[in-house]
Amino acid sequence: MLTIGKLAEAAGVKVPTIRYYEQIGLLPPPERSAGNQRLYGNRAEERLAFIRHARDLGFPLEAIRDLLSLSDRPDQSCEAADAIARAQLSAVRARIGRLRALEAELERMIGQCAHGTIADCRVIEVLGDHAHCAHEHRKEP
Amino acid sequence: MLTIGKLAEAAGVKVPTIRYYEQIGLLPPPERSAGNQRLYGNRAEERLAFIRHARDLGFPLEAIRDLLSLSDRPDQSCEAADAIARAQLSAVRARIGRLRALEAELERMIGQCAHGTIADCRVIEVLGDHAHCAHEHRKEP
DNA sequence: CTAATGTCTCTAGCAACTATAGGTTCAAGG
DNA sequence: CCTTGAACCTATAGTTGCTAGAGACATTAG
Repeated sequence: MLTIGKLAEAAGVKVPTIRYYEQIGLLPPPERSAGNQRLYGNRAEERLAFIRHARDLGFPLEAIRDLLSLSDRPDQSCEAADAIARAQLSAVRARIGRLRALEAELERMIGQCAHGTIADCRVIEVLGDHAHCAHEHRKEP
Repeated sequence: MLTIGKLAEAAGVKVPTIRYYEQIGLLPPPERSAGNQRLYGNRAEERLAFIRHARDLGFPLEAIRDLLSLSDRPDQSCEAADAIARAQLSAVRARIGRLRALEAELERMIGQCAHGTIADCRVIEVLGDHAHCAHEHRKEP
């Protein structure tokens, strides 16, 4: 049985994160010691590793919640899990696309700067007027 | 003179966003009508367009605050503005790099899925054990 | 046995807004 | 002139995914 600190260390997350996951129902309430401290077994350790890894891959907690409940029913089709992963992949690709547009615009802006005064600074000027931009670019949502 | 709604429409932001920018000091408190409603002139419109555009390019509000105060002193060197833009560019590039690692891992995971049951789903399995991964990948900070 | 460390709960804070509630003002139609 | 509906006002709370702090109790090493 692991205390919360050992579990946090083992999984590579911070202690309050574990309590937070419990609070939002991603981790079940664990046993407690005589002095009311949380004690975790292997199941919790695996579950937390799963969450951590999915977070590292950028899955939002809501998606992870769904993936976890899927992994609790091993004999069902994995189509739903697939769909979640594909949604995440396309979200990642969309963000890459937007960021590459930003990258291009920033490069252009910086490249045009003649390093003079603010009055003729391209950076400031381009920011002030979107018409100076080569491409459309929209904020990351 | 524009009401807040017209200004929001002109700049492509939501009304509460303008009030929020005023609250955090990015926009100066505007004039008010006899009935206490905000009235904006051209200066505010330009300033808001600047903010909006910089946000679209991913600059955090803190950086925008600095850029705005730079643009208020036109005869200074634009080196500081340049530095902010370059910092933003490298932040964008770093995020692209991390996202591409995620993309690769997600592709691999999804590609290996045989579309059977959860019990032998690669998606679930890979998420459960980072050792299945080809590359390091770390969460977006 | 004591001191240090770990853990408990609870609350507040971060970015950058967005949404809601309950009330006031404005512009247009009858 | 009056009414109606949209737009405005303030203030507060919610979003996501945690992180940090306060003040009190538990455990463990020496």
